Amino acid sequence: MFIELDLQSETPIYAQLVDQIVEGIASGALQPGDPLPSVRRLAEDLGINLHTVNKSYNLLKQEGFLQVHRKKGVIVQPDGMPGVTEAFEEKLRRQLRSLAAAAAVRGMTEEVFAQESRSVYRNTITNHGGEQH
Amino acid sequence: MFIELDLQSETPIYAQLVDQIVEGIASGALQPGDPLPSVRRLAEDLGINLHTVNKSYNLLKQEGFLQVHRKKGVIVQPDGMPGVTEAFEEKLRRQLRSLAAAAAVRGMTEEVFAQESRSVYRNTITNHGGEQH
DNA sequence: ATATGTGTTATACATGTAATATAACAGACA
DNA sequence: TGTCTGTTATATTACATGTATAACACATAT
Repeated sequence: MFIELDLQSETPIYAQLVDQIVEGIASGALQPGDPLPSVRRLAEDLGINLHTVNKSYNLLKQEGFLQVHRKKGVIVQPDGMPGVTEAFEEKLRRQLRSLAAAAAVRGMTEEVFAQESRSVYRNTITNHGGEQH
Repeated sequence: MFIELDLQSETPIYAQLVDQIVEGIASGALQPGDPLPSVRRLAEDLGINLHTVNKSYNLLKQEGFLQVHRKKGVIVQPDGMPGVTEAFEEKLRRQLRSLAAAAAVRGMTEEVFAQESRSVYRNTITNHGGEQH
């Protein structure tokens, strides 16, 4: 599994899990329809509790990134990912505003900030070695 | 005062305060050397507790955005803001990665994401009406 | 000197979140 | 019949958040 947790981090475990699964989908390491480990399996692999994994899966299900099949278990959304909703736009802008302000105060120019965003996006999409076809 | 808090928000009050003060500096509404209200005064104005304001001030002081003078009280850093440190770069990239991945999964292109970042930066810098010289 | 206003520190309390630990349930399946 | 699935319930521990009082040291103005 490509998931690595930092138990010392200030960001909650369940949030790290959510982030890394989304990044896995974005990078292509996780394809639509791909199965995910069961909550018990993944919890044991990562050395964390069943409920922590379940919380992450539920958040991703609620966002429309995952589906829960009684047969197939938990799989990556096969029927098309949710689009850029108004709610997402607002959340995106709110978080970007906080980052942009801190960057601007520290003297980072608009060009550098925009380029940094573009660069991070590209690195996220780019396969980070480890997916198999 | 230009600060507006959302007590229903999931983001802590002290974090909202930190964000809005940084945005105030970025926009120019708060200039280097400008005084900030005392912890007791601002707390009363906002209808929150003294310690919540103090926590925000301390975080900003620790980052180098504010100074505490025994005479002048709390003022906006007059001796040059901290630059783009390695620690800030890491934090910036880590947060951008999370946003970029979610945006990519939802179908937002690299161009749109970069443009969105640029746009938000510009709006942050632009004076939002309300500062006085 | 006295009173007032600074930031700062200490203590305590209430509330909510995060994470863990067991346990049980209903549905699918071999 | 077991076994594995997601799901739910309950309890506990630890920590973060926010509030409430109180006090301290320092500066300033009356």
